[in-house]
Amino acid sequence: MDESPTANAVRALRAVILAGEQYRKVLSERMQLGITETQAISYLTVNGDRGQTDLATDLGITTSAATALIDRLEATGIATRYPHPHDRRRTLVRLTPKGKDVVKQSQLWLAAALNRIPEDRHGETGELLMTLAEDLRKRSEEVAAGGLPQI
Amino acid sequence: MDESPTANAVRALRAVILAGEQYRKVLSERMQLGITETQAISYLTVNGDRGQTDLATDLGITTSAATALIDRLEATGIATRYPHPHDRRRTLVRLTPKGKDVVKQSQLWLAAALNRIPEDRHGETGELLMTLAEDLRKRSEEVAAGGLPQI
DNA sequence: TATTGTTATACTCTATAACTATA
DNA sequence: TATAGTTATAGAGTATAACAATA
Repeated sequence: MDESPTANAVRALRAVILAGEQYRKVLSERMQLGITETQAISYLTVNGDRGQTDLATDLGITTSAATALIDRLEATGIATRYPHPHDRRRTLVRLTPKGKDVVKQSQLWLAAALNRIPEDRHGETGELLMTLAEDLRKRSEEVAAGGLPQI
Repeated sequence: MDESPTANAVRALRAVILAGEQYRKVLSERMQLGITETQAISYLTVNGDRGQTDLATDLGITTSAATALIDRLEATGIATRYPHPHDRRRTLVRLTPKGKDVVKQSQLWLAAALNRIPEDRHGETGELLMTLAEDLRKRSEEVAAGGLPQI
């Protein structure tokens, strides 16, 4: 088996992704919400208000699924639709205070995952993680777009 | 808004989790597999052969869902069941070469997410990520077990 | 013509509950 | 008695395809 530092880092990245997916499931169950609902909440938290198609594209679902998703989010008071100021085709989505409260409730949970990292290194850790997130996202978008015959 | 290094690191962690979930979707679609199938493949890659109940518990699904899941994995030649050597109630699950091939095909993809990190820092990066994965997993298990009234 | 979002229908996957076999 | 796994049934969420409204 390959034990190079890079191979080990990739294995650790696989573990992080799995742990993130487990976190998602437990959080969703605790909040009485579906997986995609809490993903949308996270997405809106990281990216701010967006249109339904943006949300659909970035969450990897169809626009029809997004319609049903936001119907559910409105029904539970997590988010609201509001019209785009200039483009009357578009509908933007915004978190309500109740939606932001879900974010707050997961804040300590995620912060606890950083416990063993000394606080004076949280700055560089954040930068590292954001770089990782951006590059993984870009690469996946490239693959989704049909590129990368040999991944 | 809180702009402390810890809050920024948590935001970055949210972005990593979302990027991991997007990676999962794109990989699954490309491999013509379901989300849970590729999660199981990742799980078996990180943890080695396991029983169905272990797999169910750690993926956050019921044992009946695990039965159906492994049925599908066997049907597509990704994994096989084999009996536990000492406990005749248990059935262990092992990746086939075809299953390991899925892992190989995602190796460069994930390694590309580490591109902007200098190679001589991959060692410490792997350690950091593994610590993060372990702590997030433990914390989620605690919450799932019913603890943490205020998350 | 292209894009944003909605609706109707069918399908996939999972949970629940009852069960068998083994420890 | 407790645990590992299976089966039958029902429900939740998504994709597909056709559509209306706006750019």
